[in-house]
Amino acid sequence: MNVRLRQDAIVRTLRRNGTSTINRLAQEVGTSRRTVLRDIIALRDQGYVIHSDVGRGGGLQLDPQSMQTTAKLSVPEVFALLISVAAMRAAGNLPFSELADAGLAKIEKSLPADKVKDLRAFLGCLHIGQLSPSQNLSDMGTMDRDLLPAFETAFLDRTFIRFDYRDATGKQTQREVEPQAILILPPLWYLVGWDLKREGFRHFRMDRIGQPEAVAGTRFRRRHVPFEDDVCPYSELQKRFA
Amino acid sequence: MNVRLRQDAIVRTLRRNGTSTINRLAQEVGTSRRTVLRDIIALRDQGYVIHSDVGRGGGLQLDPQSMQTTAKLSVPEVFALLISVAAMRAAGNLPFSELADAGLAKIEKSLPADKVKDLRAFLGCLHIGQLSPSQNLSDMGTMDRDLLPAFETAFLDRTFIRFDYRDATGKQTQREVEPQAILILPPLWYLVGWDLKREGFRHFRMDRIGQPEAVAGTRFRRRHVPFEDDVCPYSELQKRFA
DNA sequence: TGAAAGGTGCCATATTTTGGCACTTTTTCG
DNA sequence: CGAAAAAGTGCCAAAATATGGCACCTTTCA
Repeated sequence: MNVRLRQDAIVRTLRRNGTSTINRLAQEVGTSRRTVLRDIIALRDQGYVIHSDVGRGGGLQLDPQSMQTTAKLSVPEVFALLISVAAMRAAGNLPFSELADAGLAKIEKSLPADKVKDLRAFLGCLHIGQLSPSQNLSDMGTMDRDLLPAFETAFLDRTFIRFDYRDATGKQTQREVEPQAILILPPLWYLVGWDLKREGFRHFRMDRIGQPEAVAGTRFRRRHVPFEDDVCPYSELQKRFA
Repeated sequence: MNVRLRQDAIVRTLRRNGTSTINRLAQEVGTSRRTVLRDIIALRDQGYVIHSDVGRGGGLQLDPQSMQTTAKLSVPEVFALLISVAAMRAAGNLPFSELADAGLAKIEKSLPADKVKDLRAFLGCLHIGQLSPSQNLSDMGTMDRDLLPAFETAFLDRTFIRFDYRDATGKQTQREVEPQAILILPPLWYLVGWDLKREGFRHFRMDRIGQPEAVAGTRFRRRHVPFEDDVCPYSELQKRFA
């Protein structure tokens, strides 16, 4: 049997039985006492907390709090989780938020360093405005689902984005933009970016954007937003935006 | 060199070089061409998307979007993340929330089935009230950090919780409670639970609770809250609470 | 005191991983 | 076209690693 499977089986057995001896585990899992002992050491190295009582009547006991999950997440999923937690933290203190941070910190640590930097920069690009008193929480507004793939690619890979835009007068133009931030002023959502053709900072209402397409291969620094850490703060956006 | 480390090195090299041939990878990582090929297969099995161009001038290319992280999270951390995302979803549509859900679904899938049920039940026990129009988001209130450990244990393990309580008249009593829910009516936080001594459903203001302690070894079903899925809905809590 | 429990060190054996080789297919370049 | 360079496959012996057995230690409890 596979090492991994066997160790999983040991964890399951410990969970089920509550407490168990090495000999019993060896029998149930179908391996030798010596191997179970080695597996226990390996599991402890992996972070499982396994108490052991020496002596007659003793045994092993798995601390249920130490159960671990090793879900594999793609980078976009990690981004999404980070945004959730950041948004929640912005909304105020909730219980367990420190734990959530700890979890995210672990996830971050497992990402390559450059991705972490991207992550933080991206997070700084998402600006969520507060709802006005008369608005309900469901008035937060949303983003057309069809726009998402292109936007995700553009933001995560820092590519230009090309789209059709219908301005306030109804005139159709095609734009090519370095996306700098997503600005949510409920219920309206905006893309804030540097318009390559017009050589200027522009904002675009999401609901007027059509056929967005990330321009593959292009990459840019956020050089038009000369803020520290490559991130454009909300206050400055509002200023430019006004 | 360790298999895992070598495969990580291959991923790093692919990321750094953008595109690379097997021979070059083998040289850089310090192993044989054959082994690199086997590792590429393993990495693909693990979910990495590695494009390959056959023929002169070809090579391997790692799809950066397919990068995965395999952070190990403890159960409490997963709980915390879930709460964050659930709270965010309650607040309205945010970008990438589907991705966050997908990420959490993956995490959930990697947990043992009974833990998932606990998770959902627990999530149903957290009731976050909406802020009134005149309140700022920072008025959400919070929970004394010292209370957290005992509460986490109690909720996650479903143990009783014992604490000193100072009621509205200032009288000190010691309580023993089966914790049923955390109710947040900004800026006040409440513990809602079944008081064992008084044999009744009671609510306790968090800021009047002192010296909480999870009573190890005890376990109870949420039998006093006869709602489906062992979960006490917000509306019902408000009713009982009023 | 003896039995039952966890834990360690050692070593021969079993299993898995690795590297080398010969080979195939595909593509590009001269 | 033909040679070169690339991915990919199958096979096998050698190297590395994991396993199981054994002897032995300490602790605990009846």
